[in-house]
Amino acid sequence: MSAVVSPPLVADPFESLNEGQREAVVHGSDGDARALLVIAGAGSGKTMTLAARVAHLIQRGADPHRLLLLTFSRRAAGEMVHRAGRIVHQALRLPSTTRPPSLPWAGTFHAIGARLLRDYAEAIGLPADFTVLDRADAEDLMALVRQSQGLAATKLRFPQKATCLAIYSRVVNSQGTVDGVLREAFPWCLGWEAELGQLFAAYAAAKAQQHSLDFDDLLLYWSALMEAPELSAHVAARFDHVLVDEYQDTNRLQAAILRGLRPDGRGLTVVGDDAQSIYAFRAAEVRNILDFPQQFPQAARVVALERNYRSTQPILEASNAVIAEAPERYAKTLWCDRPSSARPRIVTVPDEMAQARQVADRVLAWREEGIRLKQQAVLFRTAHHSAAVELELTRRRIPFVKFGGLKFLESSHVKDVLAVLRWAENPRSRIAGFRVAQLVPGVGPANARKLLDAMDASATPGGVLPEHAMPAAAREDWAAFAALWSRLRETPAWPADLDAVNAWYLPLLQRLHEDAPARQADLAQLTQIASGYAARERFLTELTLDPPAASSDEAGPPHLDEDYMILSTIHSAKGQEWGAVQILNVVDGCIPSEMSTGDARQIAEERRLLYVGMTRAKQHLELIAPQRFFVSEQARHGDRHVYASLSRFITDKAVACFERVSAQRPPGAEGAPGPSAVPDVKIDLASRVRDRWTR
DNA sequence: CCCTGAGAAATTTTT
DNA sequence: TTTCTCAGGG
Repeated sequence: MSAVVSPPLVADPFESLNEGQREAVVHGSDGDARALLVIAGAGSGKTMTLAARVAHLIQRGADPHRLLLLTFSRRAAGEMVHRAGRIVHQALRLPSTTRPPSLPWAGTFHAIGARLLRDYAEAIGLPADFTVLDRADAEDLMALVRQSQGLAATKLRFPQKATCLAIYSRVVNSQGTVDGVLREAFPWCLGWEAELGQLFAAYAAAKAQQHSLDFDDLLLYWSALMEAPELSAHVAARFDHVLVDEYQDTNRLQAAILRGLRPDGRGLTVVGDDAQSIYAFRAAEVRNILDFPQQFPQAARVVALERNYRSTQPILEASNAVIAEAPERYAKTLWCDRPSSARPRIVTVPDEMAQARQVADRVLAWREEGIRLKQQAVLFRTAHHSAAVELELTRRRIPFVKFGGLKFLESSHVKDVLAVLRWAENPRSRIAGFRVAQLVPGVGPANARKLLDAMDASATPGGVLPEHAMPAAAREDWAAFAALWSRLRETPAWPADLDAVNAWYLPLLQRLHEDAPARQADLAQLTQIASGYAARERFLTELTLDPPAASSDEAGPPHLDEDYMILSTIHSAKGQEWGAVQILNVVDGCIPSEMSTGDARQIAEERRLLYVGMTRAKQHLELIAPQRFFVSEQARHGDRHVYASLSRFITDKAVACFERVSAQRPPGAEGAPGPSAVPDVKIDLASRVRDRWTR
């Protein structure tokens, strides 16, 4: 360092580390070559520790371009890069005008996999120009194959395309068999093993024929790459250090990839918390983290971070009481020194409407106390459980942003418009073509298929389309589409292309959907997003692996500087924290979900899910338990509801950690008439209903 | 043969 | 809300 470098204005960024964190950060600098496993409890400064380790490695001379940083979600990747950058900046005492070194190899397993596969495509027999199918595309392709295999016309209903893809995905990711996966996770599809096997074979063939890979393939081919000795060494040699976040959520494929990258464990760091493993449905293997230390010739070093910096003592005690019942785990007990007299609360309300009012009341009360909306969150098990709350918040003009649930890009109208662009970009894409052709009135599956076959057979498919003879009923509309097509093919202009597509699509949208105006607004937003990309081709490729999920990324909501609260599935809330948290529907049948009460492992995962939700809270935590809640997803349709009891995870021991409140008559409802003369009978409905879940 | 529209059914969580 | 099948009319 030369003399012009200004003296450090900030304290040593590593100074604030506690003992365990420091151990994790500096591991290896004394020549210790073992792999490192950091068991990081909720709120123990996990991300910060990983970021500090990255900074420490760089400070000690590691080349940032040779650091591989794998995370589970895109959000985690961004967060990691950002924080590591800040610490590097401090540690290297760079002047504020200098950018921290970039970390080109930081990203999700899938995104990194896609990049590596591009480099090695030819060597492993993949087409170099492969495209990546997002889930919606993969489902569409699955539907096509399902149809062509004659599986649509079975006597008994064959599983839906989404279910088929889910089964397929799980078979791939767990490296298991169709039979085993059905037994374990899709029992209601048992009996279709042979047909599914045949379907999956055809699906794989279709992908190959179209030069496309789905999300699972990115892992599958990457792991295959790591099994070829000549190539795996070459890939491994590109990196000096491999660091993995959220290791408890990795599956067998990902574990295999890591073994290939660091066979002896040298230079490998994984961080995770077995108590927060909540992705078994994606074939995540808790065994990965439980068995990690033993898989190397020299057992890995294990460091546990048990000090929680996030929550108050009473919240932590309640969370510990819930997770204490979990059967197999790394023994650790989180502790903290943030005493508080306020225990978390369990609030009993009559039904979901009351729950919604309760949530809104609570939010406003907390805001009165000075907790900004941005420091508040409402968490729930499944995306549609927040519907009533959303309505109530809207009614009371409380701004919120929802995470999880249906993605912007998955709505059919957005898919339609994108498919037009994709098809124009790549006329050989059958998935896009099959969807788009049928948008034209008078064109159905059969004619669409004929057209695509004709295009496939031609050397210049783009030229075939306008000439193709369509049935008389469709001729006029087809000509209009052909004009758009030629314009997109011959004189591409970005983002004007999108406007042209929208103009063509608008009448169809209005014909197809009652709620056209709302959907039109989405398309306007898509146009907005599109203007941020330089060209059509870039827009389309980057959208797949890095989608601006309108409602879930910061890019979505229009008023960024305004204060708004967060609504999120518990899954999407992982890694986040808020000052005040409310969790909806903490009742049996919801947490645990009625779908997951099959075996002990599923129950255990649901317990961890509740634990993850609870440990998001810093100062305030409320669990809400409606006594009555709807089982049907379309609540408005009817009154099919059950009387529910408090979640089985709130055991007697755990209950003692809470304050119990019931909000029978919410403040907003004064004046509402109570029930007049309730019949004077005594029926033990409660136990009758409870038996439904406890079996 | 092929398209469209009506009506029934649907198993959660995500890269 | 979306997906899937089936019946009726081109």
